[in-house]
Amino acid sequence: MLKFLEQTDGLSRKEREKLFKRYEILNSAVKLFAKKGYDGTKLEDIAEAAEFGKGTIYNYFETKEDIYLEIIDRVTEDYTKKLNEMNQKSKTLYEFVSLITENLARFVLNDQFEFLMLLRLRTEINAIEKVKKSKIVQNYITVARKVFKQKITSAIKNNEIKKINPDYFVLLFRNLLFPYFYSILIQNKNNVSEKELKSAGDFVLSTLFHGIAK
Amino acid sequence: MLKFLEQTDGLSRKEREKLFKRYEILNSAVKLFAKKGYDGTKLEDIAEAAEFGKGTIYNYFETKEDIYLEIIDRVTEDYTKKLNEMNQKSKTLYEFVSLITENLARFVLNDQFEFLMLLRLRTEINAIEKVKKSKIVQNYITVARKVFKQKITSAIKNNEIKKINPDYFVLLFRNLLFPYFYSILIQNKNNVSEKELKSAGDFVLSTLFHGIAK
Amino acid sequence: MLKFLEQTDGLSRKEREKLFKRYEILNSAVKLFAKKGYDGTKLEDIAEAAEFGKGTIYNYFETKEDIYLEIIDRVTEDYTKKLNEMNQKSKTLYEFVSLITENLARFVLNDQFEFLMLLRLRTEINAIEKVKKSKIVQNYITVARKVFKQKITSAIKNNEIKKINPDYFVLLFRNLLFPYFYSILIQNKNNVSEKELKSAGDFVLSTLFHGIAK
Amino acid sequence: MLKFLEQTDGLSRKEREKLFKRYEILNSAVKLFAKKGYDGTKLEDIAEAAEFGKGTIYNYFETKEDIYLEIIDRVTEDYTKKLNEMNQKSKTLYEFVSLITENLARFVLNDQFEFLMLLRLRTEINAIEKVKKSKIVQNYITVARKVFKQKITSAIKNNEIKKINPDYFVLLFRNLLFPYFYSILIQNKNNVSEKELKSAGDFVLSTLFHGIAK
DNA sequence: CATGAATGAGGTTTCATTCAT
DNA sequence: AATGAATGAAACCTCATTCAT
Repeated sequence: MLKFLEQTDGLSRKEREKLFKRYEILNSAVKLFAKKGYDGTKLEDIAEAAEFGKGTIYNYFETKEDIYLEIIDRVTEDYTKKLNEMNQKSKTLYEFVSLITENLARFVLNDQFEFLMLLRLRTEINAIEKVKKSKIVQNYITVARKVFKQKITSAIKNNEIKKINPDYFVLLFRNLLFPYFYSILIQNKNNVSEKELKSAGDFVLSTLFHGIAK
Repeated sequence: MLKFLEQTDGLSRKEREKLFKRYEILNSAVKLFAKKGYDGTKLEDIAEAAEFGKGTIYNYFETKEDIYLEIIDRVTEDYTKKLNEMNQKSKTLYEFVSLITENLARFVLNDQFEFLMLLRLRTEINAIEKVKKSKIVQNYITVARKVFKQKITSAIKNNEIKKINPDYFVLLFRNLLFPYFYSILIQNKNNVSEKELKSAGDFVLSTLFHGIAK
Repeated sequence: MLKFLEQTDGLSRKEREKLFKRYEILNSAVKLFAKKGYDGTKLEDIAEAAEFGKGTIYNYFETKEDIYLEIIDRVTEDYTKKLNEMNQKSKTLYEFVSLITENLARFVLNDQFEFLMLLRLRTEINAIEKVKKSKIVQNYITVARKVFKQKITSAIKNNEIKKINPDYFVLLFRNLLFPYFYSILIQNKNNVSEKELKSAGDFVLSTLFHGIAK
Repeated sequence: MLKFLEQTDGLSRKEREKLFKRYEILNSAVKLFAKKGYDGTKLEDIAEAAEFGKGTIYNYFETKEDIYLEIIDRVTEDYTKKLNEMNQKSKTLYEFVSLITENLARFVLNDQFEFLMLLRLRTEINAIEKVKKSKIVQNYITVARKVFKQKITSAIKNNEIKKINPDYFVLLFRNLLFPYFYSILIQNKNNVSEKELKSAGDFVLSTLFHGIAK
């Protein structure tokens, strides 16, 4: 489920109610967008899933595109925050990527649809104008790159890892973990066990640091 | 560009011309599909790109879906063939994945759009009925999995690599190389140098076999 | 006008309204189909005639073909019912065909377009797949044939008429009355008087039973 | 087959050839129009049936509508001529309608498609502008009415038949014979025997003059 | 605020007609 | 003269969005 980020203190009941319903709609929409993509999802489907009439949706969002945008924004904002936290919490690069891996595993278990949205981001970002221009999305990309670069640079300095091109590593890791977990999700027909994800995560980390060669 | 696979010996000039124009249309379409996806590409765009009228396209293909299908079929068929060849040519797992990496690099340089179609396959396969049912696509998936499993199993037996779960490795590699090269493509605004790709490929292979740890 | 056959008891206002509008559309459509045939009638014409937008029609019917089908179904179902009633009410063949003639005359006066649809049925039935397969249409054809055959057979037995081939008579009558009234309709530019139809009907019946010879 | 009416004396071989090919096209077209109607027949179908290319048809006719028009014109012109002949040859009304019946039977046997066109005339005449305006068609209608009226009027004078409204009789006969033979054609799947048609014709005539009452 | 009927722009597809070869 | 590839107007249908209730 999407996080209910809004500060609701000081709001009237009506206003809290309105926020709550927005949130209901977003959570119905994210499932459909994740499964069927932007074009494949009809506004009517979203309304039905949210148990509202078609017209009602327009009391909460101006366009279909805005719904999509808000989902992407929330997901990336959330993930940006997590990246920063994990950056703080970890000393070595290994600790850092371990945290990310664990976190992503939990993500897959609990927030499957948000996870899928992050994945889709890469292919659909160019199709939807407002998403491409979103400050939040752009910030996510910048932060992700920055944090990783930092961690890697210092890991090299500290002799934790070989001297590698930080940019290469960002790409490597970013493009590895997401699709990897996605495949696991698909292969298990959306029903992955925690244990399996743990094991998969360990494999990725082990390979990443020590390789597969004997 | 899509390969012009057809045997044209024994065909009349007219027939060769017809095949050639089909091929023109496919090559216009693949660029658009790769960039904008299936839904984002209008038939009129394809026609315009191919420098034909809208109606003319229907002299060569029955529906828009069929154009997409044929592209996917050609691309996967081509890649299936390559996978088999590389399987033959290589002894060790390392040789095998080296070949694949090299090949994919060449692919990115010369057949950018086919490469992108292969990437899209994973997300759009479920949206387009005929693609999902395509024998050629199904065969591609089967072969890819089989060939990899085989190579890994024997690499473990020959002490080339640690004892790892073959299924994990298939996922790892598959999800590593494609998105990795994709990111490089995007970051360089579709204008990658051969050298850069070579260097990126080496990094992936090196990491895969020996890890990044010092 | 098409009969408003639906039982509306127990329906909500909304539901009754929906049925009513379906019925409005059908009644606009039947006039156009009757005049211009299936292919000659554009969906936009139907919408305009019903004073709806193009898209609205699709809230009530799935395809243009379905509109046509429903009209044909209602018309034939209605006529099948009438045939059965008249069969019950009449003893002699003469009484039977009198009823039919009278009934058809009333039909021409009040339900001109339904009448025309019945006429068209014969030529357009093969052109429209769903019509050909309609259970209701098939039932109409079966019932019409059966009822007539029965009446004739017993009329022969009772010495009411000469010994004629029942099949011939069915054809004769069926193909006589409809086009005959149609011609009258056309000649009078859709504005026939009751008296004229009565007189025409009498002539047909008189000829049929007693011939024109002196 | 349509009659090859043209006077070809004094024409060059080229010109005769051109006429002959027009005629080939018309004969292919009439079969399709008769079976599938105007809208249901594609120009490409006509071309294929005539064993010409699509474009070639336009060397002989300006539009698809013109092909239809010419067929209707030839068929009605031919039938007008026959009506006049039979009018001449016959003395009594009975003789006249016997001739017509016989003639129509021969028509059904030999020129099935022309016969069907005459039938279609009634429903399609309003759909095709040029047909409605055709002098030849208008003449056919006028002549048919006139000849019948004449014959009936004198038959009444000569005490051959009861005193009936000539207009009614024209309708009666016209709408009797055509659809009747059509039904026979359909029921026998386009394969009627001469004997069967003779018998059907006798039945119609007998009914017309003496009725079915005992 | 909630609704879903109404709308029409925009997409795919068909087919009569044109035209270069 | 014969061809069929090319064309685009016009048809059907979908769906995001509006709006009266």
